[in-house]
Amino acid sequence: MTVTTRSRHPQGRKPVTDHAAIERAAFTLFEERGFEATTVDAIAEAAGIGRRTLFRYYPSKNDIPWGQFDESLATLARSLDAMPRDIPVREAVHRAVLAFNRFDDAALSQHRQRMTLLLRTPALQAHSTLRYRQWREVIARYVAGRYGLAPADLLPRMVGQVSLALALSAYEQWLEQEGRSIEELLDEALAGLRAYLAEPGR
Amino acid sequence: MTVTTRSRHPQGRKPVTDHAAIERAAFTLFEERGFEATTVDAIAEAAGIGRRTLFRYYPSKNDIPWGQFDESLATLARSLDAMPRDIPVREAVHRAVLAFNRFDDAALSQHRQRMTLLLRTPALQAHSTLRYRQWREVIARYVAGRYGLAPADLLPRMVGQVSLALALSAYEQWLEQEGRSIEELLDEALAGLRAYLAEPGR
DNA sequence: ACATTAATGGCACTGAGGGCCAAAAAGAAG
DNA sequence: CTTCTTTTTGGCCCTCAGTGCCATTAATGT
Repeated sequence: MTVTTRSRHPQGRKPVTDHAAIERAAFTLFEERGFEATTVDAIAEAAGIGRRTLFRYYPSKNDIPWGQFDESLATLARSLDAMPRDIPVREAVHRAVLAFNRFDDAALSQHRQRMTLLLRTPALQAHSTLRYRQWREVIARYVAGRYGLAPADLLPRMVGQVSLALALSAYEQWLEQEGRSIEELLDEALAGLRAYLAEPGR
Repeated sequence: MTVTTRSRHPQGRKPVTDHAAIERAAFTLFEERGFEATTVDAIAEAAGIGRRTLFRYYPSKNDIPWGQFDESLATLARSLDAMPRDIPVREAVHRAVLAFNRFDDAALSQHRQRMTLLLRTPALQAHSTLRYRQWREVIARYVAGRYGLAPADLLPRMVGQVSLALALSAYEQWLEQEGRSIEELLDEALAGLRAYLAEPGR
């Protein structure tokens, strides 16, 4: 009988690297040469691994800047589920989005760097759509649950889309203006939307 | 002195093809093999042109399904500018979006085919982001104009993002349910959003 | 005929991504 | 210590999108 080692490597060759190490090597290169000008070979070499191995850690070059996004999504889902059921759905969603985008000061500058890359590089703007979709689905599932609808129904989906729309507007603004916090901008975007839709007239 | 010929080909070799012909050839192949499985070489061959020539008509394979989108954008901008100034901005935007998505019955089935391709093919979902961005900018410019803001300010941008969010929700629904019209679904999405944001409570 | 102009398409190159598989590195069992 | 098993690694080679370069082709104008 064998004691299960906590590092989860009962047998076989040990991995020579991990996602974080590749990410660090990649970000350094992206910083100095830009995303497009950085080849996958260069990243692999900087990380001290073979190109083929890199593709086992990240399915594509475009996925590198997203890092640990799947885990963040799980956190978002848990955060939603933990919301009190007696507040309006829009309030629960808004609070969860705020929590999702809270970073302590230490992490903030890396976060800014990551988001700059993601939102200003055309190839990544495009690719990010596929990640955003998963994010929207988490929101849609929660909304569907609260209203007793299917996640694929119009309303839950729309709320997912609109929540993302608000977040992206806030982020674009955040990258341009040094002073404002993401929280502030998310609040302002939502308030702006409510005002826009409430404008009197036909 | 020379009379300008209306066909705008005063001199030089005549083009052997045009965007529409390439698009037709491409859609036929996409239909039978799927988008990913169709190579650019195959499209070029089906269109009877060289691969190199194809890339002069479309900057990428991903751009083929979008066809004449730039012209549609110009129409959207004109439609917005023609809106009466005494209706609320949200109303003007909504009407313009409805008009933008109006197709007569003859064109409807092609439109459905195109949108199915665009919204269900991962590579195109990703690439479409770049086109959507231009669409959002048209909306943002109009909203900025009405409110006396810059197009890069939070509110105009947010309205662009949210308008797109509503349109995409409606389209996803439209592709799944045969019965409903795009107009209906756009109305319903907007009404749903207003109800969602108006839900009483904190 | 000859010059000019514009479009074509072949050739060769880069870079992303993936299939295949032998070699390397670790623990387990004898 | 050797052998077996398991897992990761990374080299090799292929496909396909996209681009730069440039000679060829087809049209018009003199």
